[in-house]
Amino acid sequence: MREKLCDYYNIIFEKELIEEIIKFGAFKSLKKGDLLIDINQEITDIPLLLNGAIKIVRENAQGEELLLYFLERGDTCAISFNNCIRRKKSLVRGVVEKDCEVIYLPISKLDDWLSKYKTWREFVIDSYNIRLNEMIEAIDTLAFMNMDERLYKYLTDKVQIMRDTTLNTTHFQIAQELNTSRVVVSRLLKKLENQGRIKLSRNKIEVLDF
DNA sequence: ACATTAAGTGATT
DNA sequence: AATCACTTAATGT
Repeated sequence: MREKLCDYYNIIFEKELIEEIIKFGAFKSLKKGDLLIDINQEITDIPLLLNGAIKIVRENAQGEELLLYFLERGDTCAISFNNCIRRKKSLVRGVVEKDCEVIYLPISKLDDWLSKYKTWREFVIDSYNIRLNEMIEAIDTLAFMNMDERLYKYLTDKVQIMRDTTLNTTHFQIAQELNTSRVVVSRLLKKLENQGRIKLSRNKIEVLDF
């Protein structure tokens, strides 16, 4: 656990804080598809992401989804941070997109550390800022981009997150995350394939141009 | 061989 | 860009 934590966080956290995280944190491995947090669920823990990726999704009354953004190493959900301390319910759903290793931090410590460690304070503030920027980007995408642009952005973003140019997913799943219909996704993907930017097969999309 | 699920497509709104 | 209705293709049993 120490190695995995230091692998990335030793450059941003002071030594004493690292020690506390190791002492009070609970290490856990998560598999693709695991549900971290659901909408309206009370947030009980804050996971610190060591690797892998988590997708954050919003849902409407009909149960239709919309992908907001991904969390990666070095991220923690800043939204959940406040909710956690104030005992509020989650506004979003978090699902493991790529197998993860995380350290769960106890709520009681989060508060202590704020006053105790400068690096923790900075980390939390930065996290808020990063989340805000991601939200703005999500809004921009939604408001200013056409479906074909959104789809292409989705594909390239996912390639980045997965660190793999071959995506194992169905047109239907993509449609759900973009909150559109499968038929539309299939058509636009076909168009991208004809442009030579991707290659399609069943349950698989190869992104050639990214 | 058959059923099930994924993907492709024309026509219409 | 969404929806309908239908076809074709891939895959599991």
